[in-house]
Amino acid sequence: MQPATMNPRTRWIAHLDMDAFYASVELLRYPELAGLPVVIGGGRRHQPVLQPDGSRHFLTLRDYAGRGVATTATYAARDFGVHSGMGLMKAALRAPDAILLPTDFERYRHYSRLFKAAVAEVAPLIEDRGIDEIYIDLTDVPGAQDTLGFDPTGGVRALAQEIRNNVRQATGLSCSIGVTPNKLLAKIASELDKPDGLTVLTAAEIPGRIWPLPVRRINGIGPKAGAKLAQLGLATIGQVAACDRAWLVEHFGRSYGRWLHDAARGLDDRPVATHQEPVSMSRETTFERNLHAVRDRAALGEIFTRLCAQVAGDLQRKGYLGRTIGIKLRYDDFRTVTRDLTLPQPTAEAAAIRHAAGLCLKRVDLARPLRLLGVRAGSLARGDAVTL
DNA sequence: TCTGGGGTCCTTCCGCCA
DNA sequence: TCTGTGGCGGAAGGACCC
Repeated sequence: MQPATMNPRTRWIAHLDMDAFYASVELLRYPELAGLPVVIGGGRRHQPVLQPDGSRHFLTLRDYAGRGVATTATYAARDFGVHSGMGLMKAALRAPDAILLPTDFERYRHYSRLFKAAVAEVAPLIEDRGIDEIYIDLTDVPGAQDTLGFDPTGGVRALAQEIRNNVRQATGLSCSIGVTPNKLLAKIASELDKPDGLTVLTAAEIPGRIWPLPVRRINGIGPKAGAKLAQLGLATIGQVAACDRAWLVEHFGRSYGRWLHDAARGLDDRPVATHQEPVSMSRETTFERNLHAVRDRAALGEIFTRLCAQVAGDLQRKGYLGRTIGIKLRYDDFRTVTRDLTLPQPTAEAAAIRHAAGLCLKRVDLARPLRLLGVRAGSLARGDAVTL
């Protein structure tokens, strides 16, 4: 605790989001595609083909047939209405001439490590939020609380700018950063000036900058909650903030209602978590064509065994044992069902996982055609912490 | 021509047990 | 012994996120 005479320090949390990350990494490798509509996604086929004259031939969305979705699109492709998550066949209707590149996660993970290391040189308190974004606690980084001229946020702004410079120097890539008193606001702020932007927001600026935004900008309000809020006549974050807490609880339940009320008013005290233990590990695959349990028994059996082996491999590589083994399947009508089973002893053995998953499989309807099969291990424990 | 893959967290229901 | 209550683990599904 600080003496009462000292100014309490302001909590400064940054959210850093790499701009169109996968697409930007691909542009580093294929600079001739700069400015063009490019979509990343689909399987491992559609690799660029090196021509006899040394140039590369890229496939376009027009050439694609399959069940893949767009993982990322360049800003030029987004102008055609192509978004991540969109089916590639649908994307092809909107932008048939857009270049299609396969995903290369090895490469993205490499650049992910590079940018995170570059950030850590300036500020070590980092929370991983996946391959292309992080939260950073800047509160106690030297300089963060400094006033520059008449700007009380000048110090933290300079720090964020230094982080951006470091990231660009280390990777050649741009990012967008939001700096605010908490994670919830930082996440919203990082999108306010994207791409290649920096936004610093104080609590006093919430009504002016946050409240006019649509409710869906809040991380945690998805399609369902957004539609329900719209139905109740609530379109902006400010309108939710003005709602009676009890009324929100009435409509959304105790937990979510309270969270909505706090979130809309910009309240969030979650810490920046520098380490998180995994809860589950899973592998799943969507088949190129629907498979039938009887007609395609052999093919399904092979895929099933492979998924179990992959989960076992993941567990072993990362040093975990799973006690709850589960399966997931998706029918041709996109209905998804799961079954799981908790074992007396945790395991990372492919055969044990395969056996337990097989028992789960016996408990589902296998009459309908299947489009997806998955295997999961949950209730994880560290392998070295468990006596075998 | 529908809609990937890898996750987390929450809710609900159920059986078991104190 | 009967009934209620509450905690807890397990199971299933759903919302949401990157």
